[in-house]
Amino acid sequence: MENEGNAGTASSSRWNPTKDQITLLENLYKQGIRTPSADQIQHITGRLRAYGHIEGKNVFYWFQNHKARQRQKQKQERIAYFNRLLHKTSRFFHPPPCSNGT
Amino acid sequence: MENEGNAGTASSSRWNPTKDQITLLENLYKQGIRTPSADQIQHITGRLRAYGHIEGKNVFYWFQNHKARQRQKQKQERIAYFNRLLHKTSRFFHPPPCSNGT
DNA sequence: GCAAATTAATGATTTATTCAAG
DNA sequence: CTTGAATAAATCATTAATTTGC
Repeated sequence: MENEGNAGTASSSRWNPTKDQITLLENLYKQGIRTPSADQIQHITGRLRAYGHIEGKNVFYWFQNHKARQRQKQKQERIAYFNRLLHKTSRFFHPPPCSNGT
Repeated sequence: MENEGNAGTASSSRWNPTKDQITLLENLYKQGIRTPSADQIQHITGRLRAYGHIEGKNVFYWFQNHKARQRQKQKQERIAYFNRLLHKTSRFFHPPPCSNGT
């Protein structure tokens, strides 16, 4: 169901980004933009408007959400990684017998 | 990342706080503690020791570092804020007047 | 194939922190 | 000590994916 965002149809209660819009936003994010300043938001919004109706606050929200959720994802990945590591470690790592002689 | 600090494994040269330890420390920080006195440090260290090996100096360093880093963070936010004000092009949206949405 | 029902994503709001200015 | 300003965390709400029964 490839919705074109509400670019043309324009009857939705919330902004629904186009694939092109998402692509551009993700590229900016990859380039290091995380909390764009007001003028950056204006500029980005202007570029995204070529693909459909959009407001500055949508860009603002997108970066907020994307940053937060990327962080959540990374956190989960780190937890899973360490859990795996710990489980394996229990097989490899035998505590040295503390050779207290006899 | 469920590292147990070096609570049990004790194979690291530097203190690595447990999640529980961090939680307790951050709660103390939220309660207003910034530069704990020697007595406070001793008390806190005693409570943290329940989760693993720790010394008073670790607590001391933690508060110093945490305070400094929170300041750095706020400073960066402050700079972003000034940039925003200077350009003043913002007005993405009106601050939501505490409208209740349930 | 197709909708109704259900689940997953994600846009939008609200809440709780922070430092520091007044 | 109180308040201003800006989030980031937590939550709410709506949309898209998908599953399911026919």
